[in-house]
Amino acid sequence: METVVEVEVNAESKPEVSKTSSAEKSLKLIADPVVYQLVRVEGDGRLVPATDEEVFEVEDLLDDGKCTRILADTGRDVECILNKKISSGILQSENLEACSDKSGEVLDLETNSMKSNTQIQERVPSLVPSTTDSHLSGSGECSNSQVGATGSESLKSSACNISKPDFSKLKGEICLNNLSVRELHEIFRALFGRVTTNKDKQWLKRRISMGLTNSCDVSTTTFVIEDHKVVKKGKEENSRIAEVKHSKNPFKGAMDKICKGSSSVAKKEVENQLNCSGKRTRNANVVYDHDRKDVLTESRADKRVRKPTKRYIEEVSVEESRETSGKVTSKVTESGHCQSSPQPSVQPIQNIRSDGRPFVMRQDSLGGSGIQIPYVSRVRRGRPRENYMTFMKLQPSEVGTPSRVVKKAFEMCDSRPDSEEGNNIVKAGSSPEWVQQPLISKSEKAEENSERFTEFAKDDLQLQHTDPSSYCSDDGIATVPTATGGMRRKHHRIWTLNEVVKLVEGVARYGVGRWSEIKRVFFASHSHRTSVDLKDKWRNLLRASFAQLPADKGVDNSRKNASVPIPAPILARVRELAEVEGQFPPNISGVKFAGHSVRDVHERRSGYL
DNA sequence: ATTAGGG
DNA sequence: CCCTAAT
Repeated sequence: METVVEVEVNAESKPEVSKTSSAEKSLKLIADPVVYQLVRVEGDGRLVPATDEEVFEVEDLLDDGKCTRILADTGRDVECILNKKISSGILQSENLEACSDKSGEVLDLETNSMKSNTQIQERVPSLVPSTTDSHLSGSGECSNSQVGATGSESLKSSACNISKPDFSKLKGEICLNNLSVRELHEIFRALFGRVTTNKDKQWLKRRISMGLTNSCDVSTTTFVIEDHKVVKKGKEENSRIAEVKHSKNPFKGAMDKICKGSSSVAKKEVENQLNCSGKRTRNANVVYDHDRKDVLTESRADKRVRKPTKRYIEEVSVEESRETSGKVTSKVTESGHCQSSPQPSVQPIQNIRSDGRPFVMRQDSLGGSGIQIPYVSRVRRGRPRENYMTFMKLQPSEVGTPSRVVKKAFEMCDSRPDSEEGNNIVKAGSSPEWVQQPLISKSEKAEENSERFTEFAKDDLQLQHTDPSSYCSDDGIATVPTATGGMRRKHHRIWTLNEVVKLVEGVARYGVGRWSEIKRVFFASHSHRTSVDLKDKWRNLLRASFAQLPADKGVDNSRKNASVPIPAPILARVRELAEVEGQFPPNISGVKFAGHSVRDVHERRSGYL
């Protein structure tokens, strides 16, 4: 069964837009953002471009007056057409930033929908999630009846991005956390029948999770799927059973409610659901706004959920220790109940919008000609270092192009104040002291380590003035992006042993996290090394120090190829400090073997200490 | 601006 | 090292 429905496409792809001036353009985009085009909907839900005959056919249909309000309200349009002519079909509608904020109201929609939904609801096979919003967000304002006005050429581009959902691909246990982006993409496609280009894992997981559970509750990332149904959600006792395939049908979701609107029970249900899934209770306007926001900020929509910082945890835990623990659990269950409503027919609005479109838009605007957005590289961000500034005064012409010469020059300037930064590394690596550093029992470890550590530090200080000349002789490889191969190496500056020592000392004195303090005191002469750098370095040190522990081998000797082996005493000190600070080795038991060697190698290769 | 954490 | 979110 083939049908014809309308599809909106963004006007950005229309030539007339590009002809206008930029000012007009923006105006135009606002005023005339949506164009409808015709596509044929195959029985299986696929969209194919409509032929000219079909376009005319629909136009005739419209001219007949059988369906008068084609573009005034997306939701109604579909229903209208469907009612007259179509036995099955889907509407792929994408009203991007356009359709102003004036939307029809739910009640309006309800009455209009009542007429025709009966025939449709059982037949529409689609899983395409973006349909529902067109129902709920019918906009009476963005009407420009251009049915068939734009050729079917541009249509193809939009249609070819829609693929058939194949839920049968999803089987067995799915643990979203363990999946790669690519795998997530596949699931996404299987689930929504669309290809997404979003690489944000979190976002993908969330979408998929929402799609699978049919709820906003995305706390779970492991699912067991059997026979097209999610039968189990991981790590939750009350595994909710969500019927996926049918309940996901947006038509059914919206229509059911509307259709049965006469039943007071059903009405109530709808209200509850609306209330539950977000402050949109009264009219579609709210829904639309919410939804639109979701579109525009889509990729950023799900901001990375950061786990609380150590300090935060400490503070909170201190507070919470005095409180009753019951409170927390009750809170959780309460909110959890609301978020994941048990009604399987609810299609959360947030879920409706998806990311297929922005991608298409971008493609269209670029004409698919492979034009790349110019990449602006920042060789250095933020305030230039002081020494660099002084150098700039002398060589103003070089400002825009931080060539190697420039870089080298300011690094020489730079090296003067901290002449101790010589490559004492070399000597450090050969010093017998660390090589024979024994592993000592914990009881005497602290004292011993401290002693050795300071000893080392002294040694390091002595080395400071030995050879100041060979400073970072060939560093400054801040290569810029190449048009073909991307970036080479960024401005890396290897950490000298001395710097490491300073850092460790700083941590010892000020504690972990006081990076700015440490920087101020211990790295005053080092114009580079931001507090962030210190933090990063400490993290690496920490890792290194604990990574070495279980290995129990000949400490630093084993890595000869390593750029700068960190002497055992330092690592021991790091470990010691870490324990004092309550820092624990990452993955203490998790990845023991593979993780250790692999990561360690990788670290070395990266050039970080 | 600082800090934390992920990449 | 880079980036970003959060404070």
